[in-house]
Amino acid sequence: MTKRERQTVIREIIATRPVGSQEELRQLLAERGWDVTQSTLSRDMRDLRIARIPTPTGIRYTVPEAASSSEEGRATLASIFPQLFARLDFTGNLIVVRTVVAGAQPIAEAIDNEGNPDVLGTIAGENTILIICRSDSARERVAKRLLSLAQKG
Amino acid sequence: MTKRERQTVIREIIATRPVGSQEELRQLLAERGWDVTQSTLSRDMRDLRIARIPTPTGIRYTVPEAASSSEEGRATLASIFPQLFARLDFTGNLIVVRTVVAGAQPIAEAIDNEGNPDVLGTIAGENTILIICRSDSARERVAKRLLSLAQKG
DNA sequence: TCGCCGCTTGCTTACTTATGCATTATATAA
DNA sequence: TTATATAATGCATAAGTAAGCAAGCGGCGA
Repeated sequence: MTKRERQTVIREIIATRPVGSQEELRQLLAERGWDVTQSTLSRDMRDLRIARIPTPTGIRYTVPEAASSSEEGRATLASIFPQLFARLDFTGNLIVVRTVVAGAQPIAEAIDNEGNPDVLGTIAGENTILIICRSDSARERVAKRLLSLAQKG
Repeated sequence: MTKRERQTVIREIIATRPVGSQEELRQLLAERGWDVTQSTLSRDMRDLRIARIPTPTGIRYTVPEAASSSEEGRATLASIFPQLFARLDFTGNLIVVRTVVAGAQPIAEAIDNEGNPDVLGTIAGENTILIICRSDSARERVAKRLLSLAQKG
């Protein structure tokens, strides 16, 4: 139950569904077992640079699209993964990574660029990446590494 | 001195320099001859979809890049699937759904939004969706459901 | 073990933004 | 012009967010 884990969950929630206030977010977190106050969420959202956008139909929050907008050349996986990552799951030799909106392409590209022999290839959609690994054990190594990277944001 | 002109000025100011609050913006406008209240600015910023981003060094506003991403409300899977579905096939824990042209993205998004634990994730192309399921039996359930939905059109 | 330090959090309150309602300006039609 | 409708705005206040402060916690060296 660390701060970092909580912030990852926050990013995922906000990337996934409309949230209209920090109080609403607080309740969504509470449903998942995270019990914190609005104060803490205010600070989390500052840390995550989560934008608050007013629209005709109400307030919306959004996770920053690409942390990459300011960088030139290739981003390393380590540098962008924590910012764009939402969650991860796997089955057999496949890993499915969920990312924030528009986050799949850059992450997939960064993974490809690593040339990791455990990874046969990646397929990226809008906010989902399928990683095909060489074997189940390869998948285990890759997933472990990604999860640890995710925590370093 | 129309509302539209004022909003244009607001966009320019915010694009040009850091503004930390609507009150600060009000003063900047006043210097240029626009005398309005914070209420009006709140409404202007809603109209312009100006985002408020908290950072470690204070609040900042930013104007939306391209005002393209304005999707309101989301379609349920049941409501759109019958219209967009073409055919379906599967192997192991994977499902491949073929859709009408441009139908893949919205369906994939609707599937994602359901949060079905049987579904690890989806990857959508132009008219094809790959659905990665948690297991073969999960795949069975998901495919059956989709096929039944398809019949209801 | 004790005391210090840094990090995180809740409490409380200051600050900021959004909005219901009433009023005023602007447009439209006869 | 006058009547009528629509949009824009201000006022007052509700709703929402941020921040100072102190308490709680864990690590670390004396």
